[in-house]
Amino acid sequence: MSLALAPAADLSPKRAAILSAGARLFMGVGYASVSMDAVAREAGVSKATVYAHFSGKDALFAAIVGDRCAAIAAQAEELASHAPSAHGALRELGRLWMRFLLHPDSMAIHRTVIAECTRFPDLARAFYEAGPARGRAWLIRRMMEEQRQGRLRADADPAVAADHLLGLLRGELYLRTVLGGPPPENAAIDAVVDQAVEVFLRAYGAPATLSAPETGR
Amino acid sequence: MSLALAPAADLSPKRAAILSAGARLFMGVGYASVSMDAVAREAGVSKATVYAHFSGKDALFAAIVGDRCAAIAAQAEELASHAPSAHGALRELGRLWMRFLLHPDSMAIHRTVIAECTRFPDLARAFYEAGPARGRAWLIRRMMEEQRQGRLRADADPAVAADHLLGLLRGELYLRTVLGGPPPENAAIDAVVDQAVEVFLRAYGAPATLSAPETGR
DNA sequence: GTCTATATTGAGATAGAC
DNA sequence: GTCTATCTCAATATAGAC
Repeated sequence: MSLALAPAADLSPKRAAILSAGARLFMGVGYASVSMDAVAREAGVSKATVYAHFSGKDALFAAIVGDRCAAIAAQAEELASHAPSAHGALRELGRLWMRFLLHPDSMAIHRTVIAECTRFPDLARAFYEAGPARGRAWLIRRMMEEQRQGRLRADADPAVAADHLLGLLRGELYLRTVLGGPPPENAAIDAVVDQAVEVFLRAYGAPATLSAPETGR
Repeated sequence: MSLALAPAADLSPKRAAILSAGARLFMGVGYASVSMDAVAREAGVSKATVYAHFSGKDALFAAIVGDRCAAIAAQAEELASHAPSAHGALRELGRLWMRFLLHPDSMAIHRTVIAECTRFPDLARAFYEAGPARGRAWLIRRMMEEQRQGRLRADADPAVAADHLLGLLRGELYLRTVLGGPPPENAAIDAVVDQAVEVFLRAYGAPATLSAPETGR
């Protein structure tokens, strides 16, 4: 499996080529800077062919982002299925997630959606639902499971705990990267994840190996 | 004091008008969608006047973002000077910071810089230095101070602690907002901040009221 | 569906008078 | 410095042949 977001290769090959070329260009330099000429050239087809498949630039962009959202959703599922169930393996999960999030492909679509979210609000919502919201929902279920097994404080709101874990994971690294910083090395990611998980467990781990929750206050 | 980022009103009034109009437009609909015609119209001057003050669209954009960065830096200083020194008032600090971060004006420049960070990498760096990096540096100093006073775990890296507090504060609310979600109500911000600070203190607060740090492990 | 060639609009930038 | 009027070029989108 590759972390790269593979576009759907079905349907007409020309259509797929257009989608793929458009994705490369849009994610690379943004929506407005890409001309339909460039898309056609990059896809190796004529401009008229592009317009035969997509009614205009907007529609092409929407189709591309939709395509990427589907790919992201698939990735999220895959990531979830790989997640180990052992408690200490929260680190493993965090590493997978952060590698995925900080991958240049993810960052590119992330930036593009943010850039166009005022002009294409529906797209931004679709992206949020397909990506972050899905991962978050999965993590919340996971937190509830951890709680049932007594490995997580019983008095914690699972949704809040999930948000906090994600916030700790993202931290400064995410902000620097989304603002155009260099793609972080895996080692840097791992270090950040380790610190984040350690702190998360300090705050959210069950107070003792016994399952009795803290009653003090 | 207003949370809005006021542009510099000095120098020639026309220049100020151009900067102000450009800021409104660029932050509103993005860099590429704004024409120099529109800037001139919005500013109430002729296009030639715009070109008399700025060598081109790029230079105008850079000047505007630079202006906003200065305003943000000033805001950061102001925010720091208002920060209470008492320990329990971390919440107050978090609220101020999050209100500032999630303010539509901040969000607008945030999105614009992210959108253009591949085309204007220097601008993105300047923004990061003027905004997030400055706040982060201030918070790190603050963490060291807290440590010296025994209110923060002695074994914590102040920089990591600062990043974690910021990550907890941003959480899901920031992500949703930067992706075009509705500007959060103050009450929602406050609730998120309270939870974040509570968790931060659970993980980073000194283990006891005594100043003796944990020696275990 | 696909191509070549073209229509049409609107962008950034400038010349020259005041 | 400021304006009006204009130049130039590239972009989106389409017409019509195959």
